[in-house]
Amino acid sequence: MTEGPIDRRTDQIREALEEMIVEGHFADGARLDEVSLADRFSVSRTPLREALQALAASGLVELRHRRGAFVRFPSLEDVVEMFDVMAEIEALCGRYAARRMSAEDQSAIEAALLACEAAAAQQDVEGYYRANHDFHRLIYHAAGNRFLAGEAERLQRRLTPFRRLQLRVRGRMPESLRQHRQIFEALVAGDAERVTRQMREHIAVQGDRFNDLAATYRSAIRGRHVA
Amino acid sequence: MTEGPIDRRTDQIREALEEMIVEGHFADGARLDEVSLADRFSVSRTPLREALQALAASGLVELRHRRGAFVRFPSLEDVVEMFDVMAEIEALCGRYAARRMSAEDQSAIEAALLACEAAAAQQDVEGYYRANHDFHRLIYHAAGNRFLAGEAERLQRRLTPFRRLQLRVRGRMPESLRQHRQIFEALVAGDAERVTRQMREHIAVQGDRFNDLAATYRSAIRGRHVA
DNA sequence: GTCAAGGATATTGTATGCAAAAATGTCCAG
DNA sequence: CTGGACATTTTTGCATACAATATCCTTGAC
Repeated sequence: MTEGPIDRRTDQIREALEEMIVEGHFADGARLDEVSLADRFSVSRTPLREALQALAASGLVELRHRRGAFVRFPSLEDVVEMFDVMAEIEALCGRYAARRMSAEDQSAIEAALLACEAAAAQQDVEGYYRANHDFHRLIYHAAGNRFLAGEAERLQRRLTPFRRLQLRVRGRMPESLRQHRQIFEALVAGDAERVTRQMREHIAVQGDRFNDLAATYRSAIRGRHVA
Repeated sequence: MTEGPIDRRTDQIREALEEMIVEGHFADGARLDEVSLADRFSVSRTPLREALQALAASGLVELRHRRGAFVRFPSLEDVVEMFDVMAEIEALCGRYAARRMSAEDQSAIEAALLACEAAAAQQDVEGYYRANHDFHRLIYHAAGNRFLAGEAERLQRRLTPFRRLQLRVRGRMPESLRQHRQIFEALVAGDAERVTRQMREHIAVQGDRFNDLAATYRSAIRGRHVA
């Protein structure tokens, strides 16, 4: 099952730019110059423009008519809003998954949970991040609604940089892991309402979590620099 | 407040194509030839390709590498999945709106409700459709989460053709109106849980509604023809 | 008559060219 | 020294040109 497009510069460039933006290689609001980026990627402006438009569609950059493309780093308020929506989307995935997940789904989710535990045991933030990602994504797919899964993944991608930051907060990893275990148990029990509640709590940014997010957000913004 | 881009062929073409697809001017799966469409719109392939890529991002067409763009009319299953998600998104909007809507929001929503009633009284399907659209959109914005409102509008656009078909079903308009009234009352009462429940019911496709949708879907598919 | 191989044709993906608008810099009035 | 009008430079948006691949059609073997 070798996947998709062999070539297609546009997609390669979009992915590269996406990563660069998410990783903070551009300042918030930085203008993305078509010519210099085209040079950097050794392509003409055509595929580069297409990549920029794709990024605009996913919300990572803003296109201003005859002005160019600008990195659009969401405000703290925007991030909180997105997390609110994400919490509901994930809760919905969990609710459906509790009712519909197959045996294969369950073992895959369990495997991801074990991977989370292993990473947490070794204080492996990067590993936990990946296993966490898998855990959630597997639940999206176990929900048995491909459209929902697609939306969930899209939002997850958009929130990627903030999720990562969150895990760095002291004590967040163990708490996250505990919640994962509870979610998994509720899933296995088929208790849709419990999964909904727990998933919402797991994702929602509230109370101390908000302050953590605000702090990490500010430090993230500070850390960014012009490319 | 004159809005946005004065020119920009790409956007004009995207909107025109979007309307054509949604209105059923192309058969499901029809290939959208770049050259002939460019001719039709009297532009070069460049802005046309950009429009196609934007449509691909919003899910209306599928781009296959070196094959071209194909109209992607969602399957009945896809539509049901989208309505499931839409029901939750709208329910969430309603829940927030019940807590947060301002006095202005409330009067705007009430005005839309009255417009719905007026249109229903005259059996004006088109008018009801528009007022219905406003009613829902105003609730999205009353929710006080711009990201959520954006997502809701995006999904609503995607479901446009099916919403419209649904209203044609006998007896659907009065029922819809009744539900609108209940939702509005619950909103005014600030009863978030009741709004959530009622909005979910209002949007969800279940029981008889599913059969209606399936029937209208099939007739819609039949009605489509190659452009 | 069917089917495969090979080339002609058509169509996409990318590069380049051009016109118009925006950004920038210069010069001069005050 | 500051501010604004004008010319210059950049940069975008679109058109055109070219290269590579997919599709179609012909031809011929069996």
